[in-house]
Amino acid sequence: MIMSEFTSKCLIALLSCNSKLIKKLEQNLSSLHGLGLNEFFTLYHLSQSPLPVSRITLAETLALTPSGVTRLLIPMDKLGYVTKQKNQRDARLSLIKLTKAGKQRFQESNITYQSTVEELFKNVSKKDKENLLSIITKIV
Amino acid sequence: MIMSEFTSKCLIALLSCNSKLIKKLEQNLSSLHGLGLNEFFTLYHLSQSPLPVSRITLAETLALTPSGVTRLLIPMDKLGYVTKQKNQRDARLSLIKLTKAGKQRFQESNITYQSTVEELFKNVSKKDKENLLSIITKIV
DNA sequence: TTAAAATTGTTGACCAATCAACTATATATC
DNA sequence: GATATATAGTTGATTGGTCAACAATTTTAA
Repeated sequence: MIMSEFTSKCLIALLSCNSKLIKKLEQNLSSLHGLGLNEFFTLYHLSQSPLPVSRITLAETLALTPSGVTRLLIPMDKLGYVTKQKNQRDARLSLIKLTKAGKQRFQESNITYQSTVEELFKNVSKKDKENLLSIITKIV
Repeated sequence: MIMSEFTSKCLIALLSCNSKLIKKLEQNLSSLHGLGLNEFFTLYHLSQSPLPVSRITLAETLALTPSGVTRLLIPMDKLGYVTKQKNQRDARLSLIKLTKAGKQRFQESNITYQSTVEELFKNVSKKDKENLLSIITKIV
């Protein structure tokens, strides 16, 4: 097998693995908590950030466009999980913060998330995970 | 760090890596050949299959729903890259085959694909790729 | 054999995200 | 200080896909 075929095989394996991961996570989070994957990750990242987060930052974190973030946040705002907050220094910024209800929602759904992730990686050793992380960082 | 946090870190790294890969491939294939990623992979898989392929099979290969495949193929059919073909044994089947134009289109775009993949994996050694493949197969 | 269940594929309605164009604000340059 | 450029965020139109319901056909089982 020539090299590029092998590389392509890796890539396709990665893509296929990924869609399995996404589908499983989405299924569990959606059925048990009514959350989309990006909705959950919004809660996740906001809960890990000590300060309110700008939409641009969140867009980068979630690998979405700013416009995607605007639309993602509309229902989350309506349901009262996040609030906007203006910045005095820079009036363009619309910072996002978890509400109490949002934190609660995160804590509930995080249990499902963590156990799903453990289940998905149950056959992967600690050493393998370390290797995986190191290899992934080498991919541009 | 507790274990599940580390596993979650792996997962998030995987997801983020994946969207970078997809975006780069999509960008190159689209700008140079006007092909979406799944359009390209359709050409790719069909070109590797000696026999015409059913829509269900293609759906599994591409990690799409059958309905997604139906819609994906509409423009590809209009542009003359693929043709339908009925199966005598099973009249439900609508088998898909590359046309000559489709093969041509694949060969052109495959050059871009292969070089993009090599570029993306340029920092990843053969050994790393083998490891990566083996780890990925352990993920459920 | 015939009725029930399963499989293949399409369609209408919808959803999540993109892109391009835009507004508002901030920063850099002259 | 005025003007040009860059940045943050939103909106309308569009895309690429899902889901649920369906028709057509095949397979299974009574």
